[in-house]
Amino acid sequence: MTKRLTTTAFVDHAPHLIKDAVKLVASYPTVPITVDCVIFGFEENELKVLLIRSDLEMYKGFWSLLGDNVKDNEELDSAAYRILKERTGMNDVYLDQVRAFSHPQRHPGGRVITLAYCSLLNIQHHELMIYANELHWHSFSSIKEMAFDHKEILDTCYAWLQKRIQEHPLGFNLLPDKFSLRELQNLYEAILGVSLDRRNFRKKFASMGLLIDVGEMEEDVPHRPGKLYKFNFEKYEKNKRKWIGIDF
Amino acid sequence: MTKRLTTTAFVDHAPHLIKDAVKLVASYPTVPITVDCVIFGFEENELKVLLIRSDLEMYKGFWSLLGDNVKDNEELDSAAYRILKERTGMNDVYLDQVRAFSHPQRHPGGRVITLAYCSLLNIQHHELMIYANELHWHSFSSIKEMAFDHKEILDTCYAWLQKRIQEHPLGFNLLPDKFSLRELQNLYEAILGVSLDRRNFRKKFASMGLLIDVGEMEEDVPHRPGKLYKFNFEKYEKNKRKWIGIDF
DNA sequence: TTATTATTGTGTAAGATGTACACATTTAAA
DNA sequence: TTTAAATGTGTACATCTTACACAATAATAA
Repeated sequence: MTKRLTTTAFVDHAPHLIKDAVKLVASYPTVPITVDCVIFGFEENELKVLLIRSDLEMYKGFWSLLGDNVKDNEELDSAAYRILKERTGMNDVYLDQVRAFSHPQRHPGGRVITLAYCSLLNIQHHELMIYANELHWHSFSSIKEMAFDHKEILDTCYAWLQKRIQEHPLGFNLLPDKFSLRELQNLYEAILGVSLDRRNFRKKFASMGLLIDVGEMEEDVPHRPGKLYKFNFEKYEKNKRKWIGIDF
Repeated sequence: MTKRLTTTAFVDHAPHLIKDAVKLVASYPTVPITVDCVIFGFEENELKVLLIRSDLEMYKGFWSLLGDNVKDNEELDSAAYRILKERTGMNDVYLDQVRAFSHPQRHPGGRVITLAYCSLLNIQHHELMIYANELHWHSFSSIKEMAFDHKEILDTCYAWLQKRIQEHPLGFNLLPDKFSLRELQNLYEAILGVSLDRRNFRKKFASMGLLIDVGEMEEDVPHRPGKLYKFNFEKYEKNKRKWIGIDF
């Protein structure tokens, strides 16, 4: 997907030149790098976030993002996917790098730079696979304090999500495969913190042509059941470039 | 501006707990970190980018972004500002973190993670202050190959800029203090790679209310001179939140 | 001095999109 | 059978976007 090292072919790899390069890099200070994942979910009409108890005694009682150090020669994206896989058992989830946090005192154990990643996942899919204790979904709005600078990271990722969801139809990653328009609207209202006109909301999504009517109805609702839809991932992938903004 | 370490006050700083934290961090692999700045300018109706000859013999002849390693306990943002200051003499320039590049083989000297920063600066202001040799403005569109993965970084920052400039009136950072609407339009056309309707373009900017008529006219143009404007930075800063998207 | 050229400055109509708003229909539950 | 609660739909209005043309101005060339 991303182009990599396209210039390598033109470069002289003579051993003494490599040695020079190695020497240069060896002169750089080094820093421990971590990845912290903000994992959003949606349940009971609330935006949730998956947190774990801090593993540091110092932050005993504080909640913390799911993070880990980046291994030797591990790409940041891979580290983020690895953490997700290890902690939730999930493989194919939406994941994006948000930004780096580098305040020298952000970790009490010394200088650590962390890369924040934002991930969206479907709680229904994932619920069964969590194995770790002390891993819990929290209502996003209830979180006031966290370990390290994780509250700042969380807030940054939330702002990122609010913006991102208005540019790309990401919400589907948080919903079951089949969902009603009401559920979809609840999701948008929860994330954006606004209330939307039902008719206009439906009209807008209808006009996007990304919803497939699966011909089924909601069940076990205490009122008239609504139609169920699934998201047209294929069509979205095809027309991605038209959905505002080149991905970078 | 950003909240930092808001939870620290609630945390137990007993020495043995700090020792634990230090021990934990000491167990993490460490990585050399660099910052690479993509510095855009605008001149002669072309988007330009400021590049330097690669300092690695291996990439002799290749152009490279302005980068440096991040010092001990230096914040990434500070490192980026330091590089800008050192290389261009400029202090108050627009600067934003774009993203991290972490391919294990991206640097021939071994594993180096770099943080890409994007910066916009006014070539007129800055021209006199460049002191380094081998530091040149290049037409963005003419750049085909670069050292390391810098072409990929450049392309990423360009895509980022294209998107960003449609959400925030960043273009002003690239123009002289006083500019004509034609110059402003040329800038947008150059960055977005489209041609825009002159009347609609003017109407749009007029309706934003961010332009101040300085009561002067262009000089030395071989045709009817246009009015000069300056950008209303104050008003923009005040209403920033309304300019699409919370900053994150 | 005049004519030519290039560019500025402006307005309007049509289309597209966003917003506000109301009523009949359907199901579950009382 | 009635009631309550939600679904499903359409229309008018306002706002934004797009397409498009002509007179005014200054520099230049004749």
